[in-house]
Amino acid sequence: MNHNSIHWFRKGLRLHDNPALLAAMKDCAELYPIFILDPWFPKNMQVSVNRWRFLVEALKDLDENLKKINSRLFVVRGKPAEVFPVLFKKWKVTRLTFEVDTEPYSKQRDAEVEKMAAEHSVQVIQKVSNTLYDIDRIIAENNGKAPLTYVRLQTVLAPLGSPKRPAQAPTKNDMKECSTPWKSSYDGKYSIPTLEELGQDPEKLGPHLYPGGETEALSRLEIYMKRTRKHSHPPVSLHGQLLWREFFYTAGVGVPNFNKMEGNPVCVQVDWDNNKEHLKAWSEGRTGYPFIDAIMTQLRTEGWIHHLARHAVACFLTRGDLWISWEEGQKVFEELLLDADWSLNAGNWQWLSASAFFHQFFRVYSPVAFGKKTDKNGEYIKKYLPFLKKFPAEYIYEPWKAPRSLQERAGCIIGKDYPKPIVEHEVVRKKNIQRMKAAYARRSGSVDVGDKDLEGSKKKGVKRNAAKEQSVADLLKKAKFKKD
DNA sequence: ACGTCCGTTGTGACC
DNA sequence: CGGTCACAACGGACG
Repeated sequence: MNHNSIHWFRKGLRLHDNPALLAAMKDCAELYPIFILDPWFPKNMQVSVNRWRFLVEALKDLDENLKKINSRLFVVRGKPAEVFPVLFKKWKVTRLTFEVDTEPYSKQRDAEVEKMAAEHSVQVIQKVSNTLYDIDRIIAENNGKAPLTYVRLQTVLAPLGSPKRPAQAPTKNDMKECSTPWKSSYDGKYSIPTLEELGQDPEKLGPHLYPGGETEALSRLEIYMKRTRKHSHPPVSLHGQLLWREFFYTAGVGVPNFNKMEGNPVCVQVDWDNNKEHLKAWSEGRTGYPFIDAIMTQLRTEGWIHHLARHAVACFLTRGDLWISWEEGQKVFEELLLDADWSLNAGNWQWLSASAFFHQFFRVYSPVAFGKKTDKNGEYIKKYLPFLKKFPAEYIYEPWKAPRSLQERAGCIIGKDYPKPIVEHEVVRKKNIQRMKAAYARRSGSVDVGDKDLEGSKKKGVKRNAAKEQSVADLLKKAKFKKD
């Protein structure tokens, strides 16, 4: 029984730990590894040129690794629903394999393709490899709901045991009975795209610090594992980080409207402001707070920032200072982060804005004090905002406090060469805590704690009334049954 | 029902 | 400098 198989690469752009690829190669006469440039993505989100480069590099690496085992990658242009019927016929396909993808658009897309495959008598094999566990299984084990705390997730995972070990990468030997036919006419049609073809301007690229692709990723992992002598424990260890990833993936599947505030049953409904100037200043690194602006500059130019730096700017945009919706921050991160991920982005923005999972909204990151803890002299700020490099440590986090004569000597006048703070942190922080308190009170069903009640009413309202409990549970259940 | 404990990483004063 | 505590007080899990 010899199959003509398409393996459809989407997220897992790799040969190792790819059970769906191995399934495609079993009893296979012709193997067609494809990646689809789906116009849905650039139509529905901003994607920076740095991110495009990262993808193109990953595709190149994938193609090279496939060539080493006598295969190669076909990059197909078009909508999946339109390209598959053509490919099924053209290549006489009998089997289609791909990795399970749990994002809302992906699920809808894959369901459509699966139906189409059935119409063409093409067998479909899906394998879990983007997450450690089968996300639907985790939800089932937790009575149909996504665990809402990390401890709860650990409890649910305990009886499931360790995740499956990663599958070995296929070798030339696995391709012995199998070929990947390539015609000269395919050269332009299915080749790796250039940035120009993708409508991107290579002039706008940042420094090349994080090459994309499986080869680079594995070598970085190896270096990391060698370097790390002392291993910490979850939740802060690497292992813990993978469980957090699993946590947010589970929430992304189990919580309806997970990337939005409205219609999202775990998200506190907050009366965020709509201040376009402030949003723009934040996203372009012009808030007047050097620590925040340095982070946003690194993000925009290099495409990666430290986990805690993400915390600092996320808190600043939302509940800490600017009182702008986390959905706006989510869009900016989606555009700029090389490691942007739908579930993690939505989950962490809700966390940092104290909209879900994390609720101690009175703990606010200071745009001045937080960075100082680990970088007293502001070396990080000086690297990304070099025009501030002549400010002494005393003023580097708060340059507007420096005497005029010092600003002149440093060659940077605050308010002219670099902005004054767009908000006064100590003032807005207090006001925002009260606004959060009011938002939480409204959620708990209190009737008369409104925006104007910013003095901190002692009234607790009707705590966690039955109506609210019902509606959350109902929404979560509905999400579950819709699938069945 | 209700109380209690805990929660990946806050800040600033104080000793 | 490092540890401790008040600040003001949240939701989720569990007994």
